[in-house]
Amino acid sequence: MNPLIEEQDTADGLIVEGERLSLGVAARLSRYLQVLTQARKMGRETISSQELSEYTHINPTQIRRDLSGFGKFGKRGVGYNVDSLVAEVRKILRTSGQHNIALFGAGNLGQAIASSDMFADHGFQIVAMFDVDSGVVGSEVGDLRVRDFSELESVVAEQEIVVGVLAVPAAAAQAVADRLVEAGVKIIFNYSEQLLQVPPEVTVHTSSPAVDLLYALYFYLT
Amino acid sequence: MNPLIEEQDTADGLIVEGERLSLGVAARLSRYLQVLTQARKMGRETISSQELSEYTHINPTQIRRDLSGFGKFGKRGVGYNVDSLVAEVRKILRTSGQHNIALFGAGNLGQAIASSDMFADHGFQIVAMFDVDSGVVGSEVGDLRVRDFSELESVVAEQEIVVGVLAVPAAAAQAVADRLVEAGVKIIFNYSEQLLQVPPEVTVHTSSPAVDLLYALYFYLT
DNA sequence: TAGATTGTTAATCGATTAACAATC
DNA sequence: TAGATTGTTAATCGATTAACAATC
Repeated sequence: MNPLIEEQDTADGLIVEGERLSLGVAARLSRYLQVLTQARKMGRETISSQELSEYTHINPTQIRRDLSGFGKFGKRGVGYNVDSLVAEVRKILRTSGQHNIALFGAGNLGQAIASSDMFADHGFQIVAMFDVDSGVVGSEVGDLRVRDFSELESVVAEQEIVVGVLAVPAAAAQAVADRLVEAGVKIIFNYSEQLLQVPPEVTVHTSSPAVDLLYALYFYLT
Repeated sequence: MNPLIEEQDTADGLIVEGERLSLGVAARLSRYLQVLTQARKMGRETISSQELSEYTHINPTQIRRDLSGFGKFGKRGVGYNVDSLVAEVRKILRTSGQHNIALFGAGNLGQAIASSDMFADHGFQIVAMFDVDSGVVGSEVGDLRVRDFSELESVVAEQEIVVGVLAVPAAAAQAVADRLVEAGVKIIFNYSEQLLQVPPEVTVHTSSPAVDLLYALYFYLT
């Protein structure tokens, strides 16, 4: 059985459309995409599994294995074509399309996120930005006008928001999350330290740079 | 053999001081610590493996397994004492001490990082902040005076900086990384999208929120 | 051709899970 | 006591790695 998918595969070893990737494979493919996207920006035409390994800290054999489960994307002696591999991995992850996200909090962090290419590079468009501070509501951050929280429900519905990004103080995060859940948003990206309570059908991802640092430090100290 | 460590264990199943944790265990322990730290802030006295699982998305059996490899920290029918578990996990990760970090870039992102408790909560103290913009150098952000890049080498040496955090534009990131490497810093935390080239003894962690989002979206779409 | 790198196998190791006795 | 939750076992599954033929 092909270990890359949860159910069966075809006789020739390629993945059937419609099968779900395992958690590990989806996570790794996402990381390959991050490096590939940036490599493309830098004008790279090909990249080897060895180079992908250096940037992702994932074993090069596993990278080749992950990719070869979906087709023969590489060229022996050369590596993988960056452009076509980006397209292939996006196809596998089904994230070729555009998805709209709403950003909460127009402070330093919110402004930093709004002005970054980070999300846009991966097909996520920030289409609305919110704040509670009446001194900030109405002002412009990049191309976006800062909206009042009262517009949350209508914007989520009209713009088909699939992800809410929280760049608000910890004390405000749960209240925003509650309203997002109520409005039907299923993915919340939490930049605050607050532990969020949400129903089981909603996914919360809490950003934790200090945790990553702890982990790096452990291997530095030992 | 105890699977939590790379070499041997004692006859009673407890981990020998001096053994190195496997990558997976160290990563998971770091995540428990994130949740525990925040739970403590919220005044929680105990927490169950079930609750830790909800916040970390790690299976509760595995959490109990990870912890029980180092001692019997829990109380049956009750859960784990938050305070003492924080202390135990920190001891295991050997990150009980304080570590000094330097922050590069005093823009929106740099200011957001400088004013966050995120690093301080885990024993990382931001002791210096740098920028190239002469209009910003000399100004105060929180308790920190923004320094000129020319002070980099002397500050790293005098303050015993172990981690450099890059909140600079992608175009400037490699140059800062080069100087940090030259100055002897072994851990670089990269908030830019730039793929950094460093010698093998230096660890780069690139923050990738959009990648995490891709991953969450995949499971939402399928 | 010579060098490099993929695609793939086979073996091992660690992660995951269900289940449940122990016990608070 | 009754309910809850840990600590632990045993079985399975997926990840990891080395090695190397295929081939660009």
